[in-house]
Amino acid sequence: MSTRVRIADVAAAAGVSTATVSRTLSSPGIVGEETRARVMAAVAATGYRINAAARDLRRQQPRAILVLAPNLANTFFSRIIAAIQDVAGQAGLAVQISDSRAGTDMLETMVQGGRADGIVLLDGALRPEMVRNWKLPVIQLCEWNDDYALPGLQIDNAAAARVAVNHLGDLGHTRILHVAGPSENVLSHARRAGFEDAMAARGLSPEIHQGGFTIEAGAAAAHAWANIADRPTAVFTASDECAFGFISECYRLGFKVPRDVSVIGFDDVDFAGHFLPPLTTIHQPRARLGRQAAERLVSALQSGTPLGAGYDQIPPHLVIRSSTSACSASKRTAEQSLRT
Amino acid sequence: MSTRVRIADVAAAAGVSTATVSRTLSSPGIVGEETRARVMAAVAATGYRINAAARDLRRQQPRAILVLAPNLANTFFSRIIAAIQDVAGQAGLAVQISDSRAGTDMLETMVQGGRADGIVLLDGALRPEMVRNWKLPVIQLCEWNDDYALPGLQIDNAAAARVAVNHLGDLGHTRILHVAGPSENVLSHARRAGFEDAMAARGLSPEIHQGGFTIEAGAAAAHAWANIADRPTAVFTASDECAFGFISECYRLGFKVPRDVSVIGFDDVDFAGHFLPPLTTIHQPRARLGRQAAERLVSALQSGTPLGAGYDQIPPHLVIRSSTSACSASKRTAEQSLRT
DNA sequence: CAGCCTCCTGTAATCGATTACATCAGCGTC
DNA sequence: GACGCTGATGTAATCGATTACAGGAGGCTG
Repeated sequence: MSTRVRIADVAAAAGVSTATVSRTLSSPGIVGEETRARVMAAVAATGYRINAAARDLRRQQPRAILVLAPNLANTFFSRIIAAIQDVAGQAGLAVQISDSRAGTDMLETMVQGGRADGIVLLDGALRPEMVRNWKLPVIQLCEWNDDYALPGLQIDNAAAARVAVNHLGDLGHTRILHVAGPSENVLSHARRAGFEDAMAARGLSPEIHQGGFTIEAGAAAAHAWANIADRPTAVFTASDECAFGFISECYRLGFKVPRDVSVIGFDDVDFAGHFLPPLTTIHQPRARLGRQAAERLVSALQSGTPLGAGYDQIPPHLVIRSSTSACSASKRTAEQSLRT
Repeated sequence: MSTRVRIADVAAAAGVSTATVSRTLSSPGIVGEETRARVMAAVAATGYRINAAARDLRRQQPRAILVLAPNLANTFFSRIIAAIQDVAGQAGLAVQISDSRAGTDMLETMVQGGRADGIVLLDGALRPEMVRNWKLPVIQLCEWNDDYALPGLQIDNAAAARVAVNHLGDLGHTRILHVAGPSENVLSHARRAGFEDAMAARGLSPEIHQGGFTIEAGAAAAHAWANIADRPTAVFTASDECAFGFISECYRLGFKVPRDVSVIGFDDVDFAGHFLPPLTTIHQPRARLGRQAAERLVSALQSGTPLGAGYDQIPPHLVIRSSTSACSASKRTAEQSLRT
């Protein structure tokens, strides 16, 4: 808590001017070798740490990027953020992470307060008037919102849903239920649209249960599914969590996966491969998404050119594990399942 | 990207001095009512946002707290961080989240760069020389390290392990295996020590498998367990993730839980109650931990008094679900299990 | 009406680092 | 030796907000 060391203290200790210290630290090449050594020694001796506020104020450039995520609770974001940190770190930029739902005021202060040069936005549900008003370069990642009129990057969610349907169709399933995500979410819409397309293309009639991304939503969907007289033989859920909830509840109700119902998730979270049964799911290359978004933002920042417009879409990849299997022509009832 | 609005612009628009604008924004009570209205209108009209760097530099107080977590990948931290954000927000403090493993340099800049007033540290494995050198108030949360000589808050990990052992003991288990966490981790040590204590107190001999916190570690432990000739009938794992991995692998090897082995986890993550079987585990009150730590830090910051020393320990709470059951006197072998 | 107090507002110094510009030493060239 | 050039360093203005201090208007008291 002692008074902080200022650049002037280092300068005094090294017997040079503050300008020289500053130059030694930011562009070592232009100071004499001997001077540089003396300054470095003084820095070490005094334990000097640059004052970020002063530097940012003068430079008018905080050299940081801000990551806004709607819910840090979501395991999903962690790896993305790690990748962003990686790219940013290489470029000498700091990374700040903030909850995009922390309240408008706090958010505006973070964004407009001059603490960041650019933003990676993982939330598509903020007020468009607010987002459009931001004066910093922003890139949307994973989620998006056309009303923001911003560039973005995501996997091709609709195509992913089509791949899922085709996998199930190829296994012989004709009655496929989609447990859709929250109705207000863009990802839900895209996945649902892709599902409907693919079903139509195969001449099948889509069945949809309005669900959510959570375990609870999946469990509820399992009950709804179990109550259908002529039950669909396959389910495509809006997220892995939802699939976990669905499958767990199925077992509790006496059904088995994939024997009684095949299930495909979405995201390929860490746990998906270890679940019982290991979950067939759409893989989201989280490290790649984070890296690519960060690279695009960083290069725009460094070159001073604005970010291009439009969305980059990464083609989907289905990871086939054991929660899906061929549709058995002879269907068993739940009662039979229980007996085994 | 247009030139940012400065306080002088607002002052000009409102026909007052910059001092008045500043006062209107920070202590509205001391400016005249009419003036205040004019200033507020000008602020709205110009879209003025305070420049954080300038304010911080002048105030010598960023009004922010920094949360350092070793791995944002861990779902575990999310709820803690949300609680911290809540408390901090009420006190008018911003919250910054950073990866404590992002690299020494970046870390030092975050910590010593004057961007934060205080720190919540969720990592006990940083270099003590570095941490001890920090000039800000720091409170350790969940993990801790005696070498830091800092105050902290955590659940009573040793007591928790004792509770787990006693629960299993009361169910009639006498052969209990502990799948310990990473050897270098404090939590692992405390839980292991509590395990050994409780076993000794019951006159049982502790069996320990050196594992880890991950799903993979749990799966590996399941193999090790299966290879023991006279298998323990109960397992206490170092984390829920580890328990999930253990149980999943058990099923894959043909064993059932809790029929063939009772399992207790640690943390009570969101998924624990939805797992198959629902997991008996030690509950960590994450919101409470976050809130309490933040409150202690914030009140120290506001009053200017240093944080007290010493650790606060929260008593453990065991959530009993279905992964534990009474030890069946007549043990079945894996072969028999497979047949059923 | 002088004197004083209160309430509000303006002036200007200040926080700490950066950097344009000035300065100076040393060297080579004509 | 005068001149110009290069490379290293110092001087001082600057970024934008805060706030100590000064000042002025208006009201109240004696």
